[in-house]
Amino acid sequence: MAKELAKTYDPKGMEDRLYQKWEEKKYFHAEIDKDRKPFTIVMPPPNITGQLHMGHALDNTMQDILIRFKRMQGYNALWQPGTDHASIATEVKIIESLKEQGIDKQDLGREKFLERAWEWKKEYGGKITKQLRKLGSSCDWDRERFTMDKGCNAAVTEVFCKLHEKGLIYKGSRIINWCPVCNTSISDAEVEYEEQQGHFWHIKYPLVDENGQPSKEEFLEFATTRPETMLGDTAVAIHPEDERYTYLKGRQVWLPLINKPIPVVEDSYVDMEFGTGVVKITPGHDPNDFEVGRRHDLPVINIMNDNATINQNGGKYAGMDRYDARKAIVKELDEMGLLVRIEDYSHNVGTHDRCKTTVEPLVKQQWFVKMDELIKPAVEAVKSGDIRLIPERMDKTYYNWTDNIRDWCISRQLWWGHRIPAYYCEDCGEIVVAKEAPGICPGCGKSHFTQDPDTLDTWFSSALWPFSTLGWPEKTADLEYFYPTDVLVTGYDIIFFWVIRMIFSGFEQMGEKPFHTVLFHGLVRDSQGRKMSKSLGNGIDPLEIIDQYGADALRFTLITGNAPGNDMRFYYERVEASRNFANKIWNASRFIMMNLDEKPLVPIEDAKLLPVDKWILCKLNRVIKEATDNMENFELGIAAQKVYDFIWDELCDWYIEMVKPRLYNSDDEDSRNAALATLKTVLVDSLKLLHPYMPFVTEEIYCTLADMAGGLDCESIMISEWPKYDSEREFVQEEKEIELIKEAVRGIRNVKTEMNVPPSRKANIYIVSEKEDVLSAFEKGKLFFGALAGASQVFVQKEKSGIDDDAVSVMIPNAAVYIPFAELVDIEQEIARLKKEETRLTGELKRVNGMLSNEKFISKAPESKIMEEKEKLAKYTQMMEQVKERLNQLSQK
RNA sequence: GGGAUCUUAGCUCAGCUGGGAGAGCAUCUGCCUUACAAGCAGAGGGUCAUAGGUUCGAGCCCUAUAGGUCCCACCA
Repeated sequence: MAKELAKTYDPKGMEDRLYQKWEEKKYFHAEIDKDRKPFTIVMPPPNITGQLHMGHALDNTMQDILIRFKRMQGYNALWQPGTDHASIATEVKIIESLKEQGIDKQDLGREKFLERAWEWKKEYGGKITKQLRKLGSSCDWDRERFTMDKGCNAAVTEVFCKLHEKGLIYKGSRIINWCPVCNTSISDAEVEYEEQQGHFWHIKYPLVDENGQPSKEEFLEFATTRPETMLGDTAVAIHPEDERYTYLKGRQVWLPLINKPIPVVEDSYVDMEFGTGVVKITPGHDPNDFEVGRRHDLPVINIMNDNATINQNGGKYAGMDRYDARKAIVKELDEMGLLVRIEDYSHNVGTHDRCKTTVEPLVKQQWFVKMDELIKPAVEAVKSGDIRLIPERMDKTYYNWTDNIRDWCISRQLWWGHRIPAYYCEDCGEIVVAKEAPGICPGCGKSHFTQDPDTLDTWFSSALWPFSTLGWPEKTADLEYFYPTDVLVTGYDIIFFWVIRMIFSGFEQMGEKPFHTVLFHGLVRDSQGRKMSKSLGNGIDPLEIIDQYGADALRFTLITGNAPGNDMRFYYERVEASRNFANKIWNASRFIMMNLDEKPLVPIEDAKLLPVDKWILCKLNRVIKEATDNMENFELGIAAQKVYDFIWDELCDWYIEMVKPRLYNSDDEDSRNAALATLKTVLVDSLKLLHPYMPFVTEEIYCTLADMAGGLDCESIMISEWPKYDSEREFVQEEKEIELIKEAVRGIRNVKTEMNVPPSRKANIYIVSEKEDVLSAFEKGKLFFGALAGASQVFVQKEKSGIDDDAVSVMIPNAAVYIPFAELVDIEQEIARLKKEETRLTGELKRVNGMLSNEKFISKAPESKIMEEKEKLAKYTQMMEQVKERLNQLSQK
């Protein structure tokens, strides 16, 4: 029957037990239910190679909060989970592990390699989903998907074929970024620029003389950071308006080492101000030069092999690594007298974000997605507000990319991934793009086809995630019901990789946006503000934190004290504070349960509520409204902070303390029952408000409470009803009364510590006011002062008579509190205290009077603001009178 | 080069559409008051980066400056 809570909060064991229960009860599972509105989130699929890190923890906590919140609000909440095959990241890892076994990828062969990869996926793919469970993620595991499963593959093939048919996917020779270590092309988004110390080699090429021979007198000087690419130079360029070089128009220069003439071209790409105003043009190995080359019909010469060694086109340098070749070439130019000087130079070098290798721009046949048309509806959706990015400033980042978009290179020279559905006829070279291998070649009628060996960029399949997971390309009922999804939660760092690509894919394939809101979060950094990284060894493992403090504490830490889209620092102290909060709730609940009887509670509706009960219910009501509003607006941290403040400050520090005497006194049944009914109501609603943030501790308490008192509406808090604002609970009058009492209590405590009165020392308290309603409020609240302010007897009266002149006084609005401490009071000190108060009030009055005597303020400020200030004026004036009167009295002594 | 963002208490950060500066931690003082020492009661501590401007009123809006962080571009 009645369980009891342990003495201290200990998340260990509890969390796993509860999660298992939830999963068994299928609380996470969503089925189509036409009577309810769906609320859908697709989980950004973590890599199968991945370990849960703080980024995942934050990302998934945010999603879980939203999903649990909406589920409790009565939505049919679906959180669609899954994992990503992460083509290149996984392939690299598998190659590494093969290497350790002394196996080479090429020797193994494609088929065997893929077998290994799938085994690998089987072994490690489930690891991260287990870790997500530790966090408390309430996603629908029955629907777990993988970006390379059958359905996703069907979606990928469908999209590829459709886009190809529309001419939006094409194969072409373009300059792409090549990673010589991973041996594949990569997209622009995968290139990371890194500042490196390098050199600037100033070189000169001889001009070609009338005889077509290199001149011995005339040279053209320029500088380069990559001398080895000269092997592929096909021109030098000058600016068409550069008067220094008019004489060069139509002439040629001699390319040394290769020994051939190349033309001088004019192109406005050249910056006359920079260097000598002459640029060597290597269309095969520089994106800008490639463009210049296209404009001037220059030949493109590839001088490198895929592993970044020089190829046949490099003549005698063939076979050398690109950096060795650089040294050799510089040396030789020097010997020929063509090296002018070497300068230290720091410049940005493109590296591959996965392996940090310097990428090599190369011209290759690759598959591209044509972006200019596809991107239009995606831009429009954000512009029109059809899709909302939070925080709003992300709009600009978004447009920054869409405005400068280039075609997307989607083919990768990898094995692990979706293979490109393009087939080449071995007989006539015809290319067929189709879902299945074609039988007969439309070109030659024969049937010898080989499939394109390349696979697709991993983001190609992720881009389809919001609808592929719901069954597309089939027209499923799930798709009909759950699409478009509602919110996407992700880090701002993958806005280009993923968010934009999902949006345009959604419009193109579904004709509709994939979600209406994108909620961005920042990075979780270490306590010094550094990125957590393996190489620095400063990563904090969320699982260790969970083990030590519990998932609830981790979740609460990650979500509070941080605004959307901002990075945050991770502090153990903050986790500890969150854990302490869980402990606080635990103990408050324990206290309440200790006081519950076997018999059922009086329902709150029937309870004879006292002002203090109404006060806390009014406060609760307000926090329900505000926290709900904040959560609707995705201000998750603010909502959590408000619930925290309510539970700790109002409920624990005030209400529970104020209500204790009533609980311990069983003579007044009605009063006791009202207190218990209020406590239970406030506790249950607080737990519910907190549940999305701290699912475990709230569930544990909720279930224990259900067992004891009965009458709870649900077997689990996670499927219970979200608290609603109740206009019947606007107890404004009672709120004012209790706030006044709190003020008096605070004042008394304050004076007592200031005067070094031990808290244990009891004293009589006189409360004097001229106002009937104030007197009545204190009369009703008399008994609070015993427990809260160490009062032995409390006198509430209209006249000051009977109060010892040596009493200490506390002035609050419309009332004065006197505490006779005869032997303790130092009159001088008391006067000093009152003078200080007088000074403070003088300042306040000056400010208020200043405002109210300002004609412009009176004429322009809103009426409510003026009223507010007038009320303050009255309040301070009255308090000032009290202070002055008391000062007068004391100085007469 | 373009853009974003930050500068608020000793530290880390909140502060929603402009209306008397907040939290956590840290510091100091006093308390084992039977829910909680992972606690209770109190205290100290801020010209909200700087300079102008708009406004009756600015931490919040505008402009400039300084410093930090990030993203994009990649001038060879």
